[in-house]
Amino acid sequence: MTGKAVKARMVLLYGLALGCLLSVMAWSRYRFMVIDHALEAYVLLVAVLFVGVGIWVGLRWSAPVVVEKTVVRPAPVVPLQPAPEALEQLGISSRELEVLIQLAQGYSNEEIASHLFVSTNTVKTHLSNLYAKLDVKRRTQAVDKARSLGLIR
Amino acid sequence: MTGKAVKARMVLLYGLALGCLLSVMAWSRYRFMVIDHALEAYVLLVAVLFVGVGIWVGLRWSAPVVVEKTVVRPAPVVPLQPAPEALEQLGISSRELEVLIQLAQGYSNEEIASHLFVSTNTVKTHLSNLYAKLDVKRRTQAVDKARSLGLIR
DNA sequence: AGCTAAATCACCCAAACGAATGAAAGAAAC
DNA sequence: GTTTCTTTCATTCGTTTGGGTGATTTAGCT
Repeated sequence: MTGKAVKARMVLLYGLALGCLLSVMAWSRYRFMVIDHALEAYVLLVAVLFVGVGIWVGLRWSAPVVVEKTVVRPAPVVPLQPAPEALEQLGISSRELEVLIQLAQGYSNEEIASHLFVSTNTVKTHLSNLYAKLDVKRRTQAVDKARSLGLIR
Repeated sequence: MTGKAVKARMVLLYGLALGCLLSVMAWSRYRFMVIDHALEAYVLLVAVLFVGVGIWVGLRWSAPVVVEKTVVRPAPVVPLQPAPEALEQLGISSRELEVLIQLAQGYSNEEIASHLFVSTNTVKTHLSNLYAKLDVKRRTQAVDKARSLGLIR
């Protein structure tokens, strides 16, 4: 890590220096290139525009991920209690819901198993089915999605 | 402490990016302007590059949350309220809160790491500290507790 | 100038978790 | 009475997570 950190900083400093250098070069070039202003301005405009596009894309791409897709967002603005057993029509069984509730409370598979008097294998099976029905891959995702769907809490 | 360190590195990274960018621009200017005006290609190149820069910037600025003073925009699309800074007197740092928020959205350590531009090791460290401060053992527990404490959402 | 806290990253190891199967018994549906 | 669904459990295998420990850097405080 020692060498690595140093190397990383060297690279960054080099990048900065290079940036400054090239800036100066680019600037000084203007002294000789009087004609190219149109091109420069054009490129600048495009650059600025696409920075905007990039930022937009970046923002869009970073945060959400959660509630879209199959789902449904019953109440767009006012989140009453729009998600009762109606939304269980994802085909979630009662037993699966029990597991889901325990899940949301932060219990481990083993704890859930003992609470429901089954084996951990069974819990894992229920969870797998739940993940498929909720279209998620991890327990934390499942909790988040179930909550946003109003399945729990 | 948070913002400064991050900001300093941001400057360096920006320097690097700028250096690369200007290099490519200079290089492309050479080829296209000497040979012939392949203006479209040039503009396309610039556009693509700046989209990349924009995405990078967008990603970078979508994450940061500052807790010490006032809160600053945790998530652009899905607004989780960083909430009662009063309860931050569990000693939860701003960076830890960022991780916590990502956690609650069901992201894996690796995803969180990439969103916050750190290594998974760092994420794990933050999580460990978080668990200790929240007095929990698992991520699902952490989410549940943080929610009940009003730290998130 | 020294101290402290925050943030970063690394390495190791063990436990928990998840995917992909297969299987079996009982209830409900047809 | 065969089909379908639910619930149950198992095994294997690979991935993820978490604990423990230590290190470095930077910023802020005294």
